[in-house]
Amino acid sequence: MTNDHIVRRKLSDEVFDRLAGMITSGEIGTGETLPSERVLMERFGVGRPAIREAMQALANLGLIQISHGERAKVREITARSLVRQVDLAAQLLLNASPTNLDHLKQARRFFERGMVRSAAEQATPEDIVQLRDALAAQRREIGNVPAFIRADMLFHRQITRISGNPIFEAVSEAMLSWLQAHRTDLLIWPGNEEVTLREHAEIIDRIAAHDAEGAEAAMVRHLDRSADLYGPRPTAG
Amino acid sequence: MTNDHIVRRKLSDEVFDRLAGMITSGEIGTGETLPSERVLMERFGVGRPAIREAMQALANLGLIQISHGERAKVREITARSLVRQVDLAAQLLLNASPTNLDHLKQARRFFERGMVRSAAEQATPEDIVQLRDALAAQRREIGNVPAFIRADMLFHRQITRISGNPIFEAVSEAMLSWLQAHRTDLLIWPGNEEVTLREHAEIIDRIAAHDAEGAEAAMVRHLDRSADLYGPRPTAG
DNA sequence: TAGGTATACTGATCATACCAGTTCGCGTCA
DNA sequence: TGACGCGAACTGGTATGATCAGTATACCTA
Repeated sequence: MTNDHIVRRKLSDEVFDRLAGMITSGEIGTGETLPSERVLMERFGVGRPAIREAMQALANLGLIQISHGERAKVREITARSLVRQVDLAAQLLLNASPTNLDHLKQARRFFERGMVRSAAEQATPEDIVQLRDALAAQRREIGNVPAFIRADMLFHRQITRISGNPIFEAVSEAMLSWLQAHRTDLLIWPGNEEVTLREHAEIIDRIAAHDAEGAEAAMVRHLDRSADLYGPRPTAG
Repeated sequence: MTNDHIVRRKLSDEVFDRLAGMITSGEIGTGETLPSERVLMERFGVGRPAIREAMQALANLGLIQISHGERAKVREITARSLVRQVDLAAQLLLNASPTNLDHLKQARRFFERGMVRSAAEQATPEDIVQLRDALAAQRREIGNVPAFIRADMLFHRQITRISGNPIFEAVSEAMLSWLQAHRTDLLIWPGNEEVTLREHAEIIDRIAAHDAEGAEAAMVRHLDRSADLYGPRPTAG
């Protein structure tokens, strides 16, 4: 039996902590550069592998950016960089089982329902203008399927933006990109663009009228329609 | 001007892809072991650093587990392992600015509101029994602050569990642990346990009655109370 | 002064050696 | 004969040094 509790920390973990501390404490601000690997190994009194492993880990977290030939730069952490960090693993998770995909679709429905309701409650006239602009931009992309889908995603993100919370924006963006990668929901064929645009327009109208219930209902109809096109899958909740 | 598009992929990235492919394709199933580093470097015709960097990255993603002396084991990807992956970065993000903390609190309110509404709509009698059990378990922990908080978190997670969606469970668990680390919301002092328990009880009653509106209102009151205790902070939405 | 090139710096990769855990079989002893 | 224990042969972890390959900069030239 191994001692699961007594984990011997690797050397690179210590280095990781020290570097992370230098960054989070502000000693090295956003955009500034870290010392070179060779300098760090001398300062910390460790070998180069320890430094490199720690810095790779920091790069994987999105805290720093490493480029060949340049010194590592400190990057800003945002909600978006957080979801980007998890992007690959999320794809793998979705590929692992179709059940996971169903769960994500359900999560998205949950998210969009609440989001549009919140938007209806607190949308300002400027928000409405932006939504209508996004809708018009999407209409201009009819015929260009990839651009139309991009505009579609932008519309939904615009709704989350009304909340003023970047976490919601990042979550919306991530969910949509994951679903898109699996060619499900949110997929638009030629011929269906008008339906999509009409539904979006109604959602905007409900938001503009501060009709939370109506906006939520319109959003649910919108999401269910695209889901139904892939066969009637009885989704819970 | 650097060519942002023409990024020269690192060798370890290629190795990473091949290893990730071996895992996701099922060639190496969950629980099985990867070949040793020395075997892999020979098979792929690369040096040990390339293998190590790739495997460290896989470990950071939570795809494999590396232990000194043993061969790397493939781990199952779950929604929970996904959030664990961003756990550290999330902490840093929250520490970076109090605004981020507000955003997270808002996200949690959003999440719990919708979740309890969904729970009220689809809760089965067994779900209600489990909720009441969780409440009783929490009552038994009065006097033991850490255990009481743990039980509190478990109660909220229990609500998400009704959805049957592991993503919701993982999100709930993550949000609560992040907020707890910042000693905000959800924090209970001695003397307030009874209030918390009473509010939880009412939430359960509303869920049992399939009263979505009432359950949501009760949950909002519950969350706002603990928030107010930290000073009246006008949160949007 | 503008341009380009040489040089010194950076990270990327490799080879090798050695340290430090884990596993497992072989030999010893009861 | 069986159980114990020790060690050999794995495993990953770390250090060192060399070399390759990008980048930035200072210097020199036109």
